[in-house]
Amino acid sequence: MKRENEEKTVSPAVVARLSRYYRFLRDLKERGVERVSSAELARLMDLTASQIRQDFNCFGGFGQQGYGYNVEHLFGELRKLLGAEEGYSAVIIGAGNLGSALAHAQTFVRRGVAVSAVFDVSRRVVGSAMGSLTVRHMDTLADYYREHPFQIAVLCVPKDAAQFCADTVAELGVPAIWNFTGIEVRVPPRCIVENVHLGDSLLTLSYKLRQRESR
Amino acid sequence: MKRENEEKTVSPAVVARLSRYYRFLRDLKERGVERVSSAELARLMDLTASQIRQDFNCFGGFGQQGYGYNVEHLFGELRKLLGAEEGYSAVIIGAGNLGSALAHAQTFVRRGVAVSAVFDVSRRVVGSAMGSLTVRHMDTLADYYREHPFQIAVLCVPKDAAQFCADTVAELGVPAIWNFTGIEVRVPPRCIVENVHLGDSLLTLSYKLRQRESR
DNA sequence: TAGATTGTTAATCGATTAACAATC
DNA sequence: TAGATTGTTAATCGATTAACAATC
Repeated sequence: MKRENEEKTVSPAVVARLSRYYRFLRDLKERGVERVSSAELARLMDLTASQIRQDFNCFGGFGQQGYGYNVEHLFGELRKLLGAEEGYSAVIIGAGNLGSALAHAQTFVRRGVAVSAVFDVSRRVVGSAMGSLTVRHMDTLADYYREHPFQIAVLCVPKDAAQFCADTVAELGVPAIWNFTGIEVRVPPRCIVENVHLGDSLLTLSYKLRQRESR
Repeated sequence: MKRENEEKTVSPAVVARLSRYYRFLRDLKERGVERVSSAELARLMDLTASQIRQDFNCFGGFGQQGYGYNVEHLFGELRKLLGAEEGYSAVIIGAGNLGSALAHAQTFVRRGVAVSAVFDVSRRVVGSAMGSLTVRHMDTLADYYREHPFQIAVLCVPKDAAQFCADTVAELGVPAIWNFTGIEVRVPPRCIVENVHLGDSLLTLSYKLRQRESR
């Protein structure tokens, strides 16, 4: 462990791999594995050992020469690094099928994010239960935010409401949007957006399928 | 348009951008825009004009000097290229919240993929309606596949059933898996897997949020 | 100590950008 | 024809891999 105050910015390529490392390390930990070498992890994750060491060293190095990486320690460091210990809070906007699926999923809890509320505009769903939460009306979002500030707005609304919701949320000062709407919302740079474009993913699969066939 | 028989393999970086181009072109088309230059598209998509031209030229070039790209034509070419005209068929495996959300979504239809069936193992849901489909028992999957071969198995089962389902599907000869299970299933190389790791996406957002805060 | 494996620097590879000739 | 904008080659940049000295 050489540098601890690693404020040099980490390359996007590395950032994109971080969550995957987290997932594999969690797995190893759950399976009771105590230590892992970059070579073993590389085999497991289909990467090169060199890349793994290079990646971890962006953060000062989590390993020990001649030993490798302690799974529990490395996992803990990744967890901190990724913000899973920050106790972030999220609300789901749009209580349709997808919003409902997300509200019920373990996705959040396992990563230290608490879903504190669900919002919608439809009279049909406002007031109804979704898991342990009651769906609130969108009009009460601003008040809610002031009383219970949250960090992540999960956008699960129809396309035509997406930009409006993003504007609303960004104006309140919510720092991050997890965007499932399938369109790319425009927000001021202080608001971070992470897109999940399911359609893009499906089409990429379709492309690969077609390539495979035409050979 | 220089080369038409472009069998040189396209770089992964380009492939990853293709669906996004498709989305923006569809948008332009729906808004009635007739032509677009690489410079305009670059501004719209936050890329460089150079990159866009480079990307399209992997496939032989879709534009015309002095004019730019005809939106309708470019969209059509992308559509073909991405396989949206192939009439692929998919089944959803796992009729929980996420499977149900996907079954109801327009995601498939808009990309030329038809969802032909939904499968589950739970007696509670088998036989019930999901949209216009009736949930079938997993035991009938093999028979179904033989009668109505499909190209894409959408895995929406719990983690502990994921590898088993992947094995089943791969053994049948299904050429592609769209994997929402959050674990990385092992399948023979003839089976293409496209992963949607929602948890990874959330955690990446969490990371960025934390970085933003500590500045 | 010797063996193992990291941290780190240097070399290679691939992807992006810049530049400009071709051409509509 | 002149102006615009592509297609394409060359230059730059960034990311990955290889190699090895540091060190547990």
